[in-house]
Amino acid sequence: MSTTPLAAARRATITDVAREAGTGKTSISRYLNGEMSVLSPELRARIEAAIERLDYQPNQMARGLKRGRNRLIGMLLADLTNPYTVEVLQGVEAACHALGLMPLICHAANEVEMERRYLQLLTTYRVEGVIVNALGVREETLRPVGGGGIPAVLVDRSVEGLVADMVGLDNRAAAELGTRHLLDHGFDDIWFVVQPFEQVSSRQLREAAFREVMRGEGGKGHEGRTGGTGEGGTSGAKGEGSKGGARGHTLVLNLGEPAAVERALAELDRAIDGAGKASRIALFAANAPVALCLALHLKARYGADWQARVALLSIDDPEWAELTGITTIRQPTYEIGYRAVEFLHERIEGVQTTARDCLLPGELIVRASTSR
Amino acid sequence: MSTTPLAAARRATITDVAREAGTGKTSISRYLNGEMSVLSPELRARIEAAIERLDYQPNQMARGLKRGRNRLIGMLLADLTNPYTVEVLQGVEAACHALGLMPLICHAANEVEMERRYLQLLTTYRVEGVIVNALGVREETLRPVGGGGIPAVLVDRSVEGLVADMVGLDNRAAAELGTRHLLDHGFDDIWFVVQPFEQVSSRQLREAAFREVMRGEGGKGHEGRTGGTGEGGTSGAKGEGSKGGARGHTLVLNLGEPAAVERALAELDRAIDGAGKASRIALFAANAPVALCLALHLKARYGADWQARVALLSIDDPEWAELTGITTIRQPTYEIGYRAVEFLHERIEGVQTTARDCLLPGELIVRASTSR
DNA sequence: CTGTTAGCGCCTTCAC
DNA sequence: GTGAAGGCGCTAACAG
Repeated sequence: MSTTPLAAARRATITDVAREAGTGKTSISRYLNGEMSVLSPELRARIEAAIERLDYQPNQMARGLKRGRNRLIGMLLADLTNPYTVEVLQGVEAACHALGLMPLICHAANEVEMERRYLQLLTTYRVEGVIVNALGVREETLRPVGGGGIPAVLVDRSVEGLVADMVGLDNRAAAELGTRHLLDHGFDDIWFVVQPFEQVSSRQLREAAFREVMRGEGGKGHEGRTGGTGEGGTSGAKGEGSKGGARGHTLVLNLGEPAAVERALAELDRAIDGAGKASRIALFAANAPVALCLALHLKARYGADWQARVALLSIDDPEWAELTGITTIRQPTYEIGYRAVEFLHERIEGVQTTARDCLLPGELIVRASTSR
Repeated sequence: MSTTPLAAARRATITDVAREAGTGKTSISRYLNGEMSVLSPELRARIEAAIERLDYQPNQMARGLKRGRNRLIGMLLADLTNPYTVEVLQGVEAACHALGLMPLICHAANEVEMERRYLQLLTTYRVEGVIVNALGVREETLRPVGGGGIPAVLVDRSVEGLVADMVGLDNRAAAELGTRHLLDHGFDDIWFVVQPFEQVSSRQLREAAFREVMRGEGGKGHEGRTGGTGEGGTSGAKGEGSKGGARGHTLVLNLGEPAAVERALAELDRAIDGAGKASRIALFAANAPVALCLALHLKARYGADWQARVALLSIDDPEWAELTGITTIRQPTYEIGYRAVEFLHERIEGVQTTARDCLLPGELIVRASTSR
């Protein structure tokens, strides 16, 4: 089957076009850069024809090398497995397309070491900026980036002492919203379930806000940069709190470690089994992966009708939420991604501002699970 | 807040390093390319030090320009919304990482026109190859690519007359597996629900295989390149067939058009409502998006206990399948992505072969929905 | 072993 | 209006 036009036909270069059009490279370059006003209609026509004939397409890499900007931006993702990530990615994609940028996607699969390597790889490709949604974002890791290096914007995370924009959910408000909803609906035994949060600011904020509301301090303090509340972090740590008789617990679910998950879930089971008919238990999942883990476990343990036993509320609104009827707080994921790129773009274009935080509101979607 | 190390410190170049190390650019280049055997330990040490001191990182773009290969490959995706896509993407990511390639991800959001533009954009970045999972893959669209141009591998789709590798599910076998499973479990009224399939080979193959089994011709013919069965495609088209008393229907669900979906679902409802107590109805979703649409509708119409009314089987195994208990045929998505990159890599490295098709088997995961 | 010399494809002064 | 020359950061012959 040798239909193959043998010579992989080296793509035409600007020189080829110049020759074909009977002119110099300069004019071609001008044409490419839209400096039409400086070209005689006649020459312009010839160039147009030549380009057409040769199916010429300027080499972005070469242009980039010369101009010092290649329109590439890096996107570092911790976990493509999380629907949140994918949704954000869509916003990013759209914004890039609109702004003439091209994203280089890197998936670190929850490995901090890989994040580091990717970050440096991106650097190597001379991306003009990076959007980071990773776990291991430390000040030092990002130094080559956020600092004197290329501009960066953080998604759903902020890092102390780093000069970079950040955009994400208003975690404090979202967690308050959810907790209040549960309280208002008469739940008096609420478990906030979250992945290890020592390193991740957004998880810290959510957990802290939950605890505050439960403690009855639900003041609407504005979310500050980095929670810094970071509690020791015993696996399965359980902070107690109460508000008008309602009790609140924090349960850590380390999804990366099956054994730890097992233990945490066992603790939860005990609570559920032991709960008197008088108290209504609700689970508040800090994000979709946690919610899924909980739902699967509960279903396995209590059968298809598990929702009669416990209510489940989750931050994030995965596609199965509607199907299963759990209440959620939907993040404006698409917009988060879009805004992140816009921020980055501004910085790339040289707009100088101090680090900005863009906190977007979540939307409570009440479903059968908590309203019955 | 002017912590910013003012000069965005132009990154060091090979020239800088050469000067710093008191030598020529060539030696640096040699060092970078691992030609250690040709460098005196002494020089080598100096270079190492200089690189360290300047935090030098070679510019991939420049190398690419010179060598004619930049280790970039394009990945064109029709729909990031589909879990399948994301899973494949993970395999792709992993393989790229292993092979030293860097993927440029393009999301066409189900718009054929955008696919075309992205393809050409990728070309502009001089990617060394592309992996395509799109809708509008026509021979002509891909001409600049698959043909004399850069190598391409198709995912989950084959295009007639295009010289390109393809990797995906063994659709024929998968559809047969599913249909047989339903038949074996006593379902005698089976609806195969699929998105418009005139353009998409994989959907064609699945539908055709379903019909054949229903017709009793379930021969295990090997899947050929491109089904070409392409049936007219009336929206809501319904082909009848029967096998030992069991009836089979094909229902087209155009997810992009709410009105069409409405109509199709109404037809389905009629069938379900009208079904006598004697017949057992099963729905066979051609992929996860279709399955989700069906599940949501059924739940809305028949309540939480909808599964008592109809059985649902789906190709694809989305995260909510386990939770909801539907039977599925899981695709080896990760491997599909991984293999796709491997194929592409071989072609990039110049291995000449005729177009290969790599058909991977699906795995039937039986759950309550069809087994009770 | 090591350095010099040309470019890769394009853009950008700077003259004509 | 138009073109020639030089250089972006790096590699690949060629000499030494």
